[in-house]
Amino acid sequence: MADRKPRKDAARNRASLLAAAEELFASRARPEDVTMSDVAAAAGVGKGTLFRAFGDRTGLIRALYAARLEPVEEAVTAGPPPLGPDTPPLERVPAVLDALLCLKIDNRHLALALEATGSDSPYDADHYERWHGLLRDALEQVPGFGDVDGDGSGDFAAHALLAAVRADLVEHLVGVRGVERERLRSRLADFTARVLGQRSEA
Amino acid sequence: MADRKPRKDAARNRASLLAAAEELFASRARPEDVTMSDVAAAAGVGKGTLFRAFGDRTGLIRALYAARLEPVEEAVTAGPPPLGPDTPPLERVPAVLDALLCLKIDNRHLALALEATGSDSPYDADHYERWHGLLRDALEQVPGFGDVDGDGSGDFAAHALLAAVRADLVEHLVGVRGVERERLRSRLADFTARVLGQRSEA
DNA sequence: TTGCAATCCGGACCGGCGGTCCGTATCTTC
DNA sequence: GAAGATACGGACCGCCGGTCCGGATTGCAA
Repeated sequence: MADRKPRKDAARNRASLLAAAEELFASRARPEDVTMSDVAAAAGVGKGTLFRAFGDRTGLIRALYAARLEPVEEAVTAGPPPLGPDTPPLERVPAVLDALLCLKIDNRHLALALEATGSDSPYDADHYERWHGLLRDALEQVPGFGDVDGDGSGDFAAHALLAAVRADLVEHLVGVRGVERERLRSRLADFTARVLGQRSEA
Repeated sequence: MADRKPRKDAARNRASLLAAAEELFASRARPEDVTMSDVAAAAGVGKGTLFRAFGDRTGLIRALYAARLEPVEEAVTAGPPPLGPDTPPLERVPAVLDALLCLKIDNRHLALALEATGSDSPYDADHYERWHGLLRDALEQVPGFGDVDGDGSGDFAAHALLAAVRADLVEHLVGVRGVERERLRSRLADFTARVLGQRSEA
């Protein structure tokens, strides 16, 4: 927070690095095919600069992903329905999951790179905690999701629903098996509706 | 199949390697903390022997996991209900998922190591294909799972249900958050029942 | 403009990993 | 017991993420 303003060249290099990394992760098939040296070279910059700017590989990917995630988080925490906090749970849960799915589809290279960092599981990420808490709270307002004993079944259901939009699953369906975006959204909506106890509309 | 019988020392070394690897993956916190050299050293064997026996790291882990997976696959493909093929879908789907969950809980170190191979996503594993096909077929026999158009919603639901028992989620719940085995099984059963359209029994 | 200190650059360098290679030791067969 | 086939083992390789520090840039002050 109290950081001094960075030097102009530092800011410029940081931007080039982000752009180059974006490019590379999008073009190469698998995230691990993109090395740090590649990124530095593509940005026309030395490796030292890369690591000073982002700390380590995880930091780079997080910085990339955060830019894409932020608008969604904004819409969910302070936006209008159907994503914002003033939405009844039965509407909000599917809306949030759909938003996450779209995010993963549109940025599946980045999301895949983030989950494939190796060293830490996706469940250690701080934003996972937020999504899970949000869904759990919403689910437990739905009649039928037990909250009599310790941790209600909403807790696990939130985990399970989030697992359904994990990056590598999305990549497998969209990237490998060629499922179209809208079809996948529709399938997820069906599934979510089932979990919420609504009859299938077919 | 038509392989000649291996030499005696080869067989013995293979066994020591499997035992040593098992031990190491169980004792170290994260799978990537176990190096191939560690395994070879712990088995009292050279690295060359390790790689000749299993090809590469993935081969080693697959060999370990296959031994644990095989009884379950046997029970599902040719055993009695509630796992075997003579089980009505509404019973078989939760039974299979529960069996998978138990497998992941009891061998979460191995399952984690397998999913964390990095190079290939879990969705490329041949046994994933089998589990998914099994669940999809069972689900599509359940009234309400659409099969009128191309790929029914059972296809995605099968993916989503399998995602709920992924190794790193199980590890997060059991290993990190300390959820007890029976509680987790119960939560998964609740969730599965919901997906199958059954009312919650609470 | 000029001088100076703070900041940043960049690529040689490091430790460790998965995986290979081949001279040597061991097993099997006759 | 000898000879051929097979396996052993650890030095070795290429590569990757990450570090380091002498030298170049930049911002500030005079």
